[in-house]
Amino acid sequence: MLSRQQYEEASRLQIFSGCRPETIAMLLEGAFLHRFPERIDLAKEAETPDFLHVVISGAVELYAHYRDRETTIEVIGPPNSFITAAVVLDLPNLKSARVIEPAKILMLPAASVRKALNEDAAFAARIATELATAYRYITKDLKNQKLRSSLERLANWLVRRDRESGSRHRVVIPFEKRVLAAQLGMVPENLSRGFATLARFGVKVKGSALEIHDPQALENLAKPDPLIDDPSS
Amino acid sequence: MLSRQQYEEASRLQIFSGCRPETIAMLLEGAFLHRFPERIDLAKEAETPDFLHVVISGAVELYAHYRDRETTIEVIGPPNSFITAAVVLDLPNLKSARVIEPAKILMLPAASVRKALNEDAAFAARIATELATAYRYITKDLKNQKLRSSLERLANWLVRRDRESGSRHRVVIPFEKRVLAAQLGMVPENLSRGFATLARFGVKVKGSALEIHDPQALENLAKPDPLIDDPSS
DNA sequence: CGTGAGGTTGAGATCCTTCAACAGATGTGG
DNA sequence: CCACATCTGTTGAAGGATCTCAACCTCACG
Repeated sequence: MLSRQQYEEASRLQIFSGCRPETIAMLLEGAFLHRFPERIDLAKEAETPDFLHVVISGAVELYAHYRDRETTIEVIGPPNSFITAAVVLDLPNLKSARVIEPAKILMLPAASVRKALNEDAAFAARIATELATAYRYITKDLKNQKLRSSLERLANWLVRRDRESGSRHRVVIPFEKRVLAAQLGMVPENLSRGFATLARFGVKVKGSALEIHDPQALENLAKPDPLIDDPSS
Repeated sequence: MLSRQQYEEASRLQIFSGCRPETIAMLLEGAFLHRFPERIDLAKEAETPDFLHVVISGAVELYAHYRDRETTIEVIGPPNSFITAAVVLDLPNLKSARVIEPAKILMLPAASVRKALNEDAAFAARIATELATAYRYITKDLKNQKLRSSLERLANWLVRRDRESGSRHRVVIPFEKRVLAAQLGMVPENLSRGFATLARFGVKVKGSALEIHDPQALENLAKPDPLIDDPSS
């Protein structure tokens, strides 16, 4: 149940661009637009989702369990959606989702999403591109995991973050280091040691603020590859 | 350029189910249906694809490079398509594809696929479910990689293969062991050692034929999890 | 029979994790 | 304002997992 203002805001989202007004109206019919504080769980592994979640602002961590182990699969920011695949296929979530940076989330009823998918080609095409992007994102992550050592992953994370924030050689870790460690597929202790090793390549660490004093040395170590690290490709 | 018979055969594929006849006609207009022998490369990393490939029979290995390393991302069989995400987004391939089991492949022109996506909701929905399935598949693989040891991955591969082939406790590796090793994210030597260790759990190896003499012991070791190992979820 | 490719085995190095202790920052209640 | 608890992150030592390198083995094939 959205207010008129919320409805206006929501309908301008990328995910609706090109869609028929009726489609948008149907999708927003039983929708919610909420702000969530940190640490709130928005979805749980193994449960079948009732809503497609679209991140308007903030950040959401997707993580998964096996036995007593846990790992982060990805961190989602605006304007991306999550648990999209589970909603499309009407199958249980493969991962849980928790807010790691206060977030505004648009929740679209799963049944409406599946209905719209078969009625509005533009919406279906948007969902397809959304899924294609997510697929490529996770493919890069899998390549990152299988083809690089943890130090290489860390170095490349740094290079990429720096590039994304204007190459001013000052990078801030936007969440807890443990989350970064899990995302990079290592244990927190190992992340510390990784940073310690990077000191030899001109990287200074002060809390969550990182300084790159020898960009060339770091790049030489990282050897970034567009087919793993370019966010746009 | 398909013969009448090939056209008939192709149009019955799952990927076209529910689509308008005009859509199917447009997609098959500049399509090819070919058989390819082993070792042929069907797509190359970093190139932008001209065709969407649908596997009718046989098997295709998707692999990727970084520096001098190579790894297998997945092995695709019928009736799945591959490099779908790159075609939808008109971006370079993140992986290469090679035939590892003589294959019959339907190739649909990429431009036609993108056109159909925006014109036929049923086709767009099919592509969306295709992508959603691929996304979940690779998500499971990433969980497998990040949450399990190589022995656990091997044990679970065995359990799953056995289940898929009728639980008769005789499993055949359908391709070279090196491919299996790469797929499981380990080096060939380590796969050998893995099998050697599994002997203690009642697994006998004769070439590419495997026998499971103590299914319970193997399951206890593997501890399969539906959210990683169930092909259907 | 040689030869070569795929697979196995062993020894050593490297990477990564575990466990334990400790440091620093933050918050709470007295 | 201080004593204490708690949480995050760091460091060290030890063990385990995985990889590298090299030798060897097996089998299909000319």
